[in-house]
Amino acid sequence: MTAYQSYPQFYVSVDCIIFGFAEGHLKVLIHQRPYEPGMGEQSLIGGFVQTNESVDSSAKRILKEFTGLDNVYMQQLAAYGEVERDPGERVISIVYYALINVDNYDQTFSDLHNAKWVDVDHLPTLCLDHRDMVQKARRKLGETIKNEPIGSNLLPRYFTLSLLQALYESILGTSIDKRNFRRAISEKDYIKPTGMIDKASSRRGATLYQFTMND
Amino acid sequence: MTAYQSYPQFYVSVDCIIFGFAEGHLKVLIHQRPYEPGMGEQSLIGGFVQTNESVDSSAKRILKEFTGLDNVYMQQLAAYGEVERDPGERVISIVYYALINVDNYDQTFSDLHNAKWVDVDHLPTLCLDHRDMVQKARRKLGETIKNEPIGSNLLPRYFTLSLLQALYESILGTSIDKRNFRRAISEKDYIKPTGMIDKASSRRGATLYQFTMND
DNA sequence: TCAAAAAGTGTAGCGCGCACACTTTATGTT
DNA sequence: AACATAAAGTGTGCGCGCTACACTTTTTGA
Repeated sequence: MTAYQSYPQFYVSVDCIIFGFAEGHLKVLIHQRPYEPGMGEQSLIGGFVQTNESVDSSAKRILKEFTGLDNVYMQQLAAYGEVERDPGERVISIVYYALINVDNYDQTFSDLHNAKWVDVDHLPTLCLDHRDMVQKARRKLGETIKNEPIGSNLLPRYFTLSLLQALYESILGTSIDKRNFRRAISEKDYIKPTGMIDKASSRRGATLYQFTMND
Repeated sequence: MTAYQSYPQFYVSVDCIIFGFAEGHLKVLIHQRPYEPGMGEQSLIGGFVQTNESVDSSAKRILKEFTGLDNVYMQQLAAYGEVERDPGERVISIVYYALINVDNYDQTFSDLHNAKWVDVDHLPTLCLDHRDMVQKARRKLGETIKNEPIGSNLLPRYFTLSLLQALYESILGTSIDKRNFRRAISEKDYIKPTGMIDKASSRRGATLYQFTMND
């Protein structure tokens, strides 16, 4: 027997900021909160930690329930532990963010969970402290993408440099000079041109690139 | 009534990596774990979250219990949530690190809690996943000190540049060129020379500096 | 007076981030 | 057929920060 029994216990939830990139903008998947209090309000994807799973696995499980996706890039962001953060009961939330390729996202899940993609720059009112969480996650994502090849998680397998630049601009919230951007990318050893040309997105056609970390 | 009651609850602990700087090295305060399982093993300073306090306040309370100190620089590091991380019962731990000036640390607390300072570069075996926590905290501390004037929390009010450099070297785990270091510091607007000379630490005597963020 | 120990001080090269504008190529319209 | 449009693609130069590098000054204790 342990000496822990004199201590209180808490509901522990996981909230996921699921980022996607669509229509040239960074988006977040939200849905309508399915329980009281605040039922029907806009909410991040979340759920409660179960006894038989680690907090990390809990995050993965919840992500899978809401997107059908496995093997997703996920990072822990922070724990939120204010006493009154949830007006119902005391809930401590551990927050993760995930990057998914929206092309892999099966839209039937949207209907199932009343989920939708919203632009990070035009967030609707979110319940509890969820807005805070999104902004913190977006900041961290911005720091990370400068050094690590995480763009591969948000983009299709083949992409033009214009699309890649739009992704960076949307994450960082700044505009980037095209020449500087292209030079910087050409110096990365994990992004390489394929021989292919994309004719759909422009008249002239643009070279398609791909991430090549695991080649 | 909320719909949460069907979900499990968990013990939530706080572990604190309390950093101090003494004898030219970055140190961590540890003590002997006061409860089973693993009673008597070396452990970070920790405790359990109470119902009436936020997780942040819990960390502050625990820090105060073990050091007597208030108003300390503290940052949340991460949540640790593996199912079997604690061999006793399921405990989810939220980890903070704190920076204190060891001169302000009342040594009577050491005796009270069997606490002692250990060198971060020569950690003894720690219980559970505490070693991991320390290393993660040290990495984050290193990133932070490059840009922010957090050294003020670890140093006495007045200090020589040699001491400051030793602090940076110990946190970063590298040696730094003296001239480069001094130039970099002189460009910071939050560290300024006082007119005073310290005669204790060297024959020649060295200018004493201070942090001046709030002047 | 001499050895030791720490304080203090300047320069030059390199890579990185950033500013900046025109040409090329294909298509759709008139 | 030619012309307008739209996006792709392409180099140079500057300033800043990071790094490498060695000797002089000052004081004290032996």
